[in-house]
Amino acid sequence: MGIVERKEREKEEMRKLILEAAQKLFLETGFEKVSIRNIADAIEYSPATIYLYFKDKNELLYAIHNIGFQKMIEEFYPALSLADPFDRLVEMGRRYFRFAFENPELFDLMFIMNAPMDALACRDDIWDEGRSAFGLLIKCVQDCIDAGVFKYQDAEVAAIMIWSSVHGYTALFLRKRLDMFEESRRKELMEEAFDLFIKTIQKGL
Amino acid sequence: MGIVERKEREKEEMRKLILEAAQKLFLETGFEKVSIRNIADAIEYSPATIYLYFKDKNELLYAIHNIGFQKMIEEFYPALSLADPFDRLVEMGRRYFRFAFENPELFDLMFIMNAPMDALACRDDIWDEGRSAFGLLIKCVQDCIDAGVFKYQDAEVAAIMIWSSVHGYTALFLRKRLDMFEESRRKELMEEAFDLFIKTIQKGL
DNA sequence: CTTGTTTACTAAACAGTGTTCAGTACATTT
DNA sequence: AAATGTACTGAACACTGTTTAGTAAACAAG
Repeated sequence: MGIVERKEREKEEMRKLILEAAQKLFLETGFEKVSIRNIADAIEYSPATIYLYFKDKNELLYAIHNIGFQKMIEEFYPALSLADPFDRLVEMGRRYFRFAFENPELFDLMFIMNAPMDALACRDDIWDEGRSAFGLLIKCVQDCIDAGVFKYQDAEVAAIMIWSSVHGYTALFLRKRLDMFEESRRKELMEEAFDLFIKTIQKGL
Repeated sequence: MGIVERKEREKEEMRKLILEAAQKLFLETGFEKVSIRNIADAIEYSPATIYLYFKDKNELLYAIHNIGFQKMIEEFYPALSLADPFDRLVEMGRRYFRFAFENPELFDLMFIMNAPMDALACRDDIWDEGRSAFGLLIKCVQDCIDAGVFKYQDAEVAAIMIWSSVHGYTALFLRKRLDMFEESRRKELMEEAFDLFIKTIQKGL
């Protein structure tokens, strides 16, 4: 029965075709400005076809959000091989930053936009991608605790605190709430604030 | 010439009428789901009329964003009268939180959504509301430095760090990125993480 | 009081959006 | 060769933000 296998393969390829066209359009034009019709035009199919492969636009965005997590975790890996656990943590923070600046649209989808979470909610599923990425952070924080870098013992709570902080800079920056500082000083200021955070948790956590 | 004055008064009242109807609809239905036509219906005018008082939807959202800042700064004031500067800082953080939880749609508009910043950008204006709210925080941090609570001397950088952190929790929570924790533990976990942050900067900053 | 002008407003249209569904043409099975 | 199943689409539905031409009332000047 090679025929059903071929069909499944074709179906998978079509999903990929849609996803790649969508991703390309989204990343170069921004998520808000790309419509289902644009994507359909790009792959030379009718808009209705897309709905044979994705329940709605949120599902499509959720699928791209997943690609984003794959990419982010890939970029985290080199950091995880550093010897010192605290260096590891700092490098993860820097990479979170860098990922956001280099892939602002993807980051937005992964951590700011409502759409992908709405897709999750209406299937009442769990956010596995977020969980596994957060898992990397927790492990790293636990290593810091075990190595005696941090006195505080609850790795999960500490991880939330660290994530929130790093995410805060990023979200404020991407959503233009730091534009009240002159453009020249902006990045420098963020660097300084991040360094300050690092030094503060090194001393105080 | 009382006639032009009356006309100006009427114009101002119409703006208010639109703004209040819009605000009411937005806060009870969410910003994404309210259209210009909905607002027009609510005040029993044609949609086109709204465009005589606001350039576009972004300007309308920006105006409501301003109301939000008035409200937030009002809620900050009691915190500013606390005697101890560090208590002041902590209380401001708690009130930032509380404001976000009690007015999620307003908070979204003020610190997460793109629309109001787009309105600002296309008039190339400065985000005065943000600046003045941030000013309160800087002053508070400066007081902590002067009182010897913090060793670190740059109030602006420290303020950015603190804002980012508090904002991080809030943004992740509001955009449902903390839903991977069980609902029962969620708020408790956030409280703990915030307390940890407070203790950490108290020791390490 | 009658002009002319300004103002406030709206109906209707434009160009777009996400989404659904009946219908078609082709592939596969019987 | 006929019947079934699948992949796809044209066209529509009910919206969206926004613009424009036109109307009716308010006002100012003669």
